Amino acid sequence: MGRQPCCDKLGVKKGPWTAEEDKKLINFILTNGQCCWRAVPKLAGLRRCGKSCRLRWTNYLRPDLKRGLLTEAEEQLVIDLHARLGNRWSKIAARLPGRTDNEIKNHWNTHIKKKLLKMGIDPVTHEPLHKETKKSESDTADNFPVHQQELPQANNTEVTPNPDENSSSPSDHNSSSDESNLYENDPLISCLFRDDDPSDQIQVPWDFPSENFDTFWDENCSWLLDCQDFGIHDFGFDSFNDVEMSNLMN
DNA sequence: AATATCGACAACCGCCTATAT
DNA sequence: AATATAGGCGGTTGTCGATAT
Repeated sequence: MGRQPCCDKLGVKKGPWTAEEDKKLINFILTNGQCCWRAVPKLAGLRRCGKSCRLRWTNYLRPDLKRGLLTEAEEQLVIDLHARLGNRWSKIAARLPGRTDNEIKNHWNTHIKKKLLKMGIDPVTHEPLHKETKKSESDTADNFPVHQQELPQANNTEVTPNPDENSSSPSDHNSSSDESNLYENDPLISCLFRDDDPSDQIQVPWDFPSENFDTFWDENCSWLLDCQDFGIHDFGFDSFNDVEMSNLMN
């Protein structure tokens, strides 16, 4: 049984989103909330795949997104987490509020990788490059990075890490069942695998003026239609969190 | 000025798991 | 239990602006 396409490919628009499409998507989600992405394009009047809508929203339009380059601190955290988790960008992103997995993945591939190479560090293993040849001979057990080897107990105990654990292969990203055990002694990692997703604690009020959206848009964001490819922060939504939004809603 | 190349990042694709029927 | 579907993930590709030739 082959998996069916997520949407009818015919007549589905691809490529960069226009400001007009963004507006439609924002308007729809503010009015109806996030549910059933498959139905979103039709209901929102978009000739897009539901998946594409979800991606656009989560990676670009969500009001809690930060924009701009990662800070030094964020970058260091990404490096540290990558050393422990491999290419599990969603897990990494979960620890960086306002950042998306896609953004971090891109930043890794375009900036951090090069930075590490320049510093003589292998971006995959996080080992010094000159040790690589020697290491590759003896390194059967899974390319565990130096960070993990240095971790107390959790990763050096009898608990043999799953070889896939750090393989950054596509198949590993859902192998979470034993992860909490594996890392239970590492506070940083263990919290990543808690059931209570930390991002839940960062509840961003999605309090947009759903009822008066058109007015709101016209007054605040209509200039956007002259532009393209700006995030919602560029739209001026930043200020519409707590206080201002509750005022607008009341 | 025109063209080629490169870098950054937005978007897509295909696979996976979870869930509903 | 089998099948269908939605949503999520990571890898890859496409697009576009900047820079070099």
